[in-house]
Amino acid sequence: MGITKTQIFNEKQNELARTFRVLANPARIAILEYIGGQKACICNDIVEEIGLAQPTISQHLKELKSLDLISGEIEGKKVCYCINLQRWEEIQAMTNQFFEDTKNQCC
Amino acid sequence: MGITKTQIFNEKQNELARTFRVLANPARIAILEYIGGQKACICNDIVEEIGLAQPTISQHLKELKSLDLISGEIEGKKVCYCINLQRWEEIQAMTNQFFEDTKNQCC
DNA sequence: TATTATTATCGTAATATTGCTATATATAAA
DNA sequence: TTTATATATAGCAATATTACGATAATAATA
Repeated sequence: MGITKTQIFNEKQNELARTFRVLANPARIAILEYIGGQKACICNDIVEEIGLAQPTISQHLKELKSLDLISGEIEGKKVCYCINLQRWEEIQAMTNQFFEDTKNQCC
Repeated sequence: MGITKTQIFNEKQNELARTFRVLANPARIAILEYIGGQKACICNDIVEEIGLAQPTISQHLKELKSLDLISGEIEGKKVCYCINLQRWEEIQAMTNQFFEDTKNQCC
């Protein structure tokens, strides 16, 4: 029919897929790299940096927030985005576990 | 316009995104887990195991092959799929490096 | 050679994603 | 209060993805 049949997979499989999907876009990779690369948290210099329209960046930030990968703090009329380090490491561990588990059982 | 603007991102960012995109589907996660979990490499028991139609599985296998994540060996009328361990570890290292790099520079 | 089993490909329908413009919202500054 | 700046949301067009049935291709077997 045309949509992923999430019902037939287990929670872990769906969670992994959802995580990878959020990361599966070069703009979001670039945004994460840029936010991570700043000493202080950064706001809408991202728009200047990346070269996509402001609403597009805003939408990507929303997706990253939906995974709790970043958090945005309102500072006056600006919003400062920051990698959510705890969640970041959680996701790093989860994906690495997937690679490790699948590899170890391999033929 | 409606498609990812790959031109404005660097090669590494596009490669990461492409890698994550191949992994961004629960059926493909399940297929990888299943192939990885077999002592001997396995073929079209995958169709039975996963519960999607044969052409759908075939299509997913093709995508996994496109990343060289698995390789299929023809054995008579069957094809036995196997995790490509070297490539697997390469991709594991690449994604882990991404998580590590971005984390370390974080505020 | 004809049949059967296994896998791949084609074509299509139903969504999902990406990125835009226009616009709304919210806050600071004049 | 008006204006300017920063961000978010709505709506839309162009494409991409997911899954299917039908069918082709390939190879073993009768």
